[in-house]
Amino acid sequence: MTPRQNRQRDRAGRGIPEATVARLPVYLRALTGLQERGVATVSSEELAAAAGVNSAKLRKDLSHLGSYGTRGVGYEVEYLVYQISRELGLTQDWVVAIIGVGNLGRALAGYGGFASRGFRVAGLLDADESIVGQEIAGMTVQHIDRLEDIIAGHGVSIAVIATPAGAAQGVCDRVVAAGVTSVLNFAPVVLSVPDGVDVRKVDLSIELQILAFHEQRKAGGPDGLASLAAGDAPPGAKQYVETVEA
Amino acid sequence: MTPRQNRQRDRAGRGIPEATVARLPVYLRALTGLQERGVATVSSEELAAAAGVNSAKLRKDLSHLGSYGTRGVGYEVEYLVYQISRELGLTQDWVVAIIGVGNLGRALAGYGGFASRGFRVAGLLDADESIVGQEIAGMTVQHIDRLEDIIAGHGVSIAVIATPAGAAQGVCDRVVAAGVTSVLNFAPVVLSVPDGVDVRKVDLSIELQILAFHEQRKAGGPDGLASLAAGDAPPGAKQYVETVEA
DNA sequence: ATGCCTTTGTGAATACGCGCACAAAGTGAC
DNA sequence: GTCACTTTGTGCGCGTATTCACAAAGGCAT
Repeated sequence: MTPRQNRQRDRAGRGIPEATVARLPVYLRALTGLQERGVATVSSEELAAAAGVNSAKLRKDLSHLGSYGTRGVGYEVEYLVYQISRELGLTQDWVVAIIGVGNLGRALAGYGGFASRGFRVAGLLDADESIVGQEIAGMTVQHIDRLEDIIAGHGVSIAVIATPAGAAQGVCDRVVAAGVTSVLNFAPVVLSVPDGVDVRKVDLSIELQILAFHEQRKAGGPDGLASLAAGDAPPGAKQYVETVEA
Repeated sequence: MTPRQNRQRDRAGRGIPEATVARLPVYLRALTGLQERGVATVSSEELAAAAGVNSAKLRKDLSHLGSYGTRGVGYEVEYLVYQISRELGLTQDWVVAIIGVGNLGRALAGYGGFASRGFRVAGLLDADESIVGQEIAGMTVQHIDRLEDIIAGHGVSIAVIATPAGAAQGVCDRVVAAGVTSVLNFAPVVLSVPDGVDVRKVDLSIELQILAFHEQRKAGGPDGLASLAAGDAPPGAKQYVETVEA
């Protein structure tokens, strides 16, 4: 962390911990749910339960935005929705392009959670000639050649990459060169980008693998029958595959 | 403490940090990539670069699995692939059911990353009569009424929930009652489950919101024109919306 | 106004994760 | 065998995150 960021840390609005930022959207969702049900105020205990976190953590998170609660009462739902939205930058629209219109790209194009949070999809792009021209979620798929035009023309600042793994880095380089400074990557590769560009990754199979790890643990862990034979074999022992399958 | 004692403690003691577990799939992917290119050994520096992490962190992560490297040489790719796979529980098959066959469910059903890692999809289920019976990714969509049959019949241990938000908790309760102990949730709700059941969440719009936060920061942060008027207004000030739009 | 009750905001303690830097361990040349 | 070189495995310090626990603050009844 730079000294500059450090200096601003005490003041609400800057220096919000990354862990807190990651939870704000969860709080926001819980709050909009309460709002729709006509709830006017909520205590940290109730909101924390709805968001699935510890109430002290919730209060500390919110305290980073400022003192928006009333002791003895709780938080005003509508006001908190506004403050969190503002902090997250959702009081303005963000223009998004989706590159790669396979199964996942289609799902993303039709995903309601984007539009409802101020994310406007400016274009769907693909390299496959048989997909270009198709109408998906009310939009016509455009050829990847038009990438730079669309980014510049619509002021796209966030690119969603849903291409095959092999194409992702190339696409990423192009969108960054065209001025995009935030990338949401669904392709199973590690993207490298210059400083100043943010990348977030969503990998469906990684989440499943983490679940498998814990699932295995519940069932007795990896040190079962197999590892007695193979687990402590020294590096260079080539027969481990056969051993575990024997 | 000797390295050997240390290894026994970690391997026997389930001491693998959650942060490490979350990175193992990334290492595994990088390693299989190297394997396909015929690379036999790799140094922590090279592998770390491929995985996008610090090399010391990589070495520490791998040390939790045991001492599988050779000083002065590096790690044997094939052996490491096997050890990580074993630790993650990927040397056995996991049976998965996908509930909710909307856009996202379809994308998941066709996602290659599942099958290639030992995750077998035993069924696609939906409540919508017009979807039931459709053929998707080589499977016939079944009615949600058959949920319990399918879970018991195929030994499903992991459920993937891709339903609308409103249906997710109900589906979750049913799959848990039917014996599922791991849930991957794509619905934008916080699921509550009994102890012993793991839930992981993937939320597409949360990732975008986090990007928006950083994007806004690059552009000057939320403390711009608006917040000078409204940002520090006390709770109870009702005119904040008008203020920010004025 | 006073006192009781509720709930926030936060200091303090603890746990966790990260990365530097280096000793230990292994390889290969001669 | 010995020496130079490479790379692992990890001790250590530092910063961040989480949780507890409580004083301070506000509401409300009387």
